[in-house]
Amino acid sequence: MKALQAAEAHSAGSTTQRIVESVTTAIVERRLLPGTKLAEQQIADIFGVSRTVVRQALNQLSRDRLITLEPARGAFVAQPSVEEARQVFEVRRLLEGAMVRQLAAQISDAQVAQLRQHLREERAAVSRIDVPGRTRLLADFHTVLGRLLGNEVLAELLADLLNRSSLISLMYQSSHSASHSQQEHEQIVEALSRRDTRAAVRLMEQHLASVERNLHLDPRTPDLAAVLRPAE
Amino acid sequence: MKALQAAEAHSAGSTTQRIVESVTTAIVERRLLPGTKLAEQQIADIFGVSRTVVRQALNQLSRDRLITLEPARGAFVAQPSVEEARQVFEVRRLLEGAMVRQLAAQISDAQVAQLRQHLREERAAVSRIDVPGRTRLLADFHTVLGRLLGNEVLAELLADLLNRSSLISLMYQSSHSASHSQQEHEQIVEALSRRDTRAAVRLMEQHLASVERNLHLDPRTPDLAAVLRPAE
DNA sequence: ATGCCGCAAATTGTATACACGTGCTGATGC
DNA sequence: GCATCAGCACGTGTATACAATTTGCGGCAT
Repeated sequence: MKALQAAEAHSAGSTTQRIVESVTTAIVERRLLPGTKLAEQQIADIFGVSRTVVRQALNQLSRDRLITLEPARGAFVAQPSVEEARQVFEVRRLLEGAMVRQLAAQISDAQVAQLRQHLREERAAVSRIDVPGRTRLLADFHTVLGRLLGNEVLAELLADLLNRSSLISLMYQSSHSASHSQQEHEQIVEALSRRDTRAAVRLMEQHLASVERNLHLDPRTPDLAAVLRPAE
Repeated sequence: MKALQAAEAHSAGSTTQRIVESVTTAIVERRLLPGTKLAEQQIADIFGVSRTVVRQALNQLSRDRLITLEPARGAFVAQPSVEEARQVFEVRRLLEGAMVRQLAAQISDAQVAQLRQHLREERAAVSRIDVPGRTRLLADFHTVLGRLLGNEVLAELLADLLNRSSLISLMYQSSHSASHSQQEHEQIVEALSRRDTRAAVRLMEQHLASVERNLHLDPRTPDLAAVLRPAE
């Protein structure tokens, strides 16, 4: 046991945290699909720990809304409802809109350069059709914006929302092209570099609205009540 | 949704959740001071459960930033740093500013009436010098605003920030008079009732800035308070 | 007398054992 | 043949037992 921990000592966090991160990335990278059952003993065996530790990790993931815990039934990769998806994107529009508004007023040239560097990486990933890489980079763009305000509380909040957004995007298979998103990122940075607050905020809100609009949020899973109508 | 209801029904009735709520209210009501150690066995005895359940509750509270878990040392009521306090208030300005901006554009007369009803309760609590009641109502004002957008994701996020703000307020003893806060609430609702977006946003941002400014965030205490743990 | 080392008590971290609830399966009856 | 219900297997929920770490106290040496 101790030897195993020592062997993986390069990872700074506790075992619990490692499990949380493993499951999180597995969900975001679509290796765990919504609805998949996460049996405690199974995960415990994989990581060579007891269920105690796994349960701690599952509780955290449940708090992050990446999984749902059904009493006496187990943990399942979350299946965010259409309503929840809309709400997450609404919060993102509010928060990231405000972020960009604040940022436009105080961004430094060095920070603009940092954003442009990120855009270069995005373009590279898009052009060489590196799907997992471009997905990550397109999400990281928003993370980078959050970090520019130097506000750790904000950054963590945003990270949670982005994780949930990833799950939503893969559940409601986005038809949004990566290059379109990438171009919108370019425009946002362009507006920021001009310190054009109005344009930056408008572009960010349009960008998020565009991402949401291209999800298939409409009627695929109709209301349960509609299905159970007394037509039997 | 079925899963959501099941999860909430479970958590609502579970002992774990009761412990979380008990500790949360105890902290917010200043019966547990920052730095106080929360021994697992002690809490377990009080609630008549095993440490297993208590640990789950403590983990959740840690995620809410109301307590900090020090490895192999235990759980302590959090002592948010000055930096964290500033960041929490900055996020609140961003989020609640955006909230009010959105709200001004879509608020209904019925919702305005609902806010005015809340203001009446605030005034009543202030006038009869009901300290715990007015504290709760002044915080609830922000909760009510969050709920008006009908966005559960937003409401939960905001609730977390408000809990953290409560802890911050009692740690950096606010000199802000309740009646002043209450009057600012009146002005915000007034602007909302006129659908005056500009004014509403400006007033909310000023209100939060005013609350923060009246905390004792500037000078000495942060390190000193951390070193001189009161209750030990 | 003082400072350092080491041991012991207490508390946390983890594993295991047991209790409870759920869902499946197979047998039984209509 | 199909529906129903009892029993069973599996997995979760909780408690308890054990290991590891911290901390304070006391003895010992300087």
